[in-house]
Amino acid sequence: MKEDKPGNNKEIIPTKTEIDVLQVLWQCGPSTVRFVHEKLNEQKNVQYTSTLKLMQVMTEKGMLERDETNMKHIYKPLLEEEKTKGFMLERFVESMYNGSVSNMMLALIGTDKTSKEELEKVKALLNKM
Amino acid sequence: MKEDKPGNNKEIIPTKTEIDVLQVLWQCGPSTVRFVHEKLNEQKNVQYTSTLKLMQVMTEKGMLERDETNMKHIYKPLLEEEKTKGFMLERFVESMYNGSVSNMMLALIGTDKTSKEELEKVKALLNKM
DNA sequence: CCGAAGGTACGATAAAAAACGTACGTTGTT
DNA sequence: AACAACGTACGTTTTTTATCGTACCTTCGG
Repeated sequence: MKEDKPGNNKEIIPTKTEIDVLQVLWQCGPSTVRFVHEKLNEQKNVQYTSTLKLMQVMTEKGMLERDETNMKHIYKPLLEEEKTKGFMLERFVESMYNGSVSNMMLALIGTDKTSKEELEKVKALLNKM
Repeated sequence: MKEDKPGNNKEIIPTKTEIDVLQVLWQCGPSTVRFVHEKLNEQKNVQYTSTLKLMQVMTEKGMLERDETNMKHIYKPLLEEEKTKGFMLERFVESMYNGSVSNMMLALIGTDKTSKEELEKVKALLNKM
């Protein structure tokens, strides 16, 4: 039987808080629970053990892997950032905008939450394709 | 004290399945459970009573309102499509792309899941602003 | 050596989400 | 009248998520 290979993220759908953890690991590289926890607590406010447990569960789920050689375990993501985000995005567009990226953009343009600068950037991106 | 006014969707965050229900109602207008259920079952596969219960709970949460004058209750969404989707999108971009729409577009361009046509459409949209 | 600081393990809990089954009411057709 | 088809009510169960608290190691300064 096949083992789960790293990056072989078949149907793993991270929850909101799991994404938050992954974001830290993707951005900062393999880290300790303490580190991730402090990063997260810049925004929210939870106990250390909550973050610890969360990351342990994520490890069980195969989202993370940990190096236990030292006392301070080092966690690293097994899910690839690109793939995972791409997958989540796809799901999101599918569920919310009937799978149409242009529909989504339309919504984005309609709302005043999106800055002109951002839209300009996107335009520039697209024009140089 | 103030009542919840329709469209006053302060902090209501629909779950995935709830969004699915809302989509049907937004697209097809006020409907019966039966109708929504059948629409949904084109994709997934759940019992009628599950859909019923889901919609009843959504009603309790204030997402839906129902007209009980007839035996076949008619449900209609209390959340506005634009607002709700805008809100969800914002959250998504925030959590996944650090709040940057252009970052998201970059991802969208990178993946081959997005068709050329779609990207062209978006480009067109942006150029005529 | 001792205690404090800082780690991990893990059971527990609470709340939310997802999905049913059973009971029972209504209606239209024989 | 009776039955089938179709509806709703609602308690219940199963999973997942989200959070903790407590117990128990490890390391280092004094």
